[in-house]
Amino acid sequence: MADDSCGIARGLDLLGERWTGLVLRDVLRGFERFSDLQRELGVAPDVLSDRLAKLTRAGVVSKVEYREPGHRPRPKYVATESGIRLGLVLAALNDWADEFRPVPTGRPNALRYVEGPTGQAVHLAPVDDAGRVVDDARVELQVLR
Amino acid sequence: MADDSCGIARGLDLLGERWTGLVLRDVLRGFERFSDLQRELGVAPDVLSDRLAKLTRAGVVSKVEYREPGHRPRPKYVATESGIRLGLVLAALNDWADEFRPVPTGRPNALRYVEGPTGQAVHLAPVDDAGRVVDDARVELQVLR
DNA sequence: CCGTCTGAATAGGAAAAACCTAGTCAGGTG
DNA sequence: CACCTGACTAGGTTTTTCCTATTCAGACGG
Repeated sequence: MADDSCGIARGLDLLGERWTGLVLRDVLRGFERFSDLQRELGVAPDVLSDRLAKLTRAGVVSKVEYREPGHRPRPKYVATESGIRLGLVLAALNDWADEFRPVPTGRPNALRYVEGPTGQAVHLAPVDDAGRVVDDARVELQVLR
Repeated sequence: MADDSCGIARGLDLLGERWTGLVLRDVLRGFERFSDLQRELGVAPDVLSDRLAKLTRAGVVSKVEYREPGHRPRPKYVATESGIRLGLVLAALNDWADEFRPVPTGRPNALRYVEGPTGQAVHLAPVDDAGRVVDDARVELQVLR
């Protein structure tokens, strides 16, 4: 990892690498087996193997041995709490791309998050420390220097 | 780009590549000149050049020619509105890393966002469609299959 | 002018990562 | 016991990165 002291660097150590984010996205979408992920993404098997190992080591997904009747035991990869919450960041990235990098043929989409009890859709939005939602247009970067 | 139809893929086309996210982070932190970015990040100059070009083409930063007195004209790179909003996603990634990938020696940190008028700190947080903030623990992924 | 300095790159070759294809290996089925 | 499926691992090629040196433009000093 480049620089531990910055959380962005620690996050990008995972997402800022080819395939890793897409692998997580598809695990969250329910593609949990090696062959499904490989087919869905079109990634080389050695690379997929490496990425799943990295995500597993980071605690973002976990490797679960299981068996379906009539099949031998094999692993599947499921998102942990940490992975689910990182998926929310991916969803925010998705919202950003829809707004600032739209594509004409754009179709909806990837991950849907909901509030458990009510089933209401949920997105990441800017909120101040008192818990009030802030309009996008008022959010600015604080310049530090 | 791998697959246009998914916003996550469009976002990761930028962030899911070595250095690109870190370059944006540092531009947002106020490192705007080539040599400053190179020194700060320790990245090879040809790679930095490539990443700045990519971010510029994507409209996330823009290349501005300017001159300081006593210097010849040279470019600086400043974040656009799009880049500032993408930085908010980086800040969410930072929050995720602080929670799920902490580091013992961890020090605070990188990007600070505020509400323009009041100067109040702002973060991305889960919000439902009615604009109510949702507790993290209640957010779950909707399984689609 | 002319040599020197700064800063933004570009260039060339070595090293690392990704790609592609084929092969291994475990455990089920016919 | 031959054969099948599925999760990898292995070998060789292509693509990226990395590292270092070089170019190139425009001050600035003498």
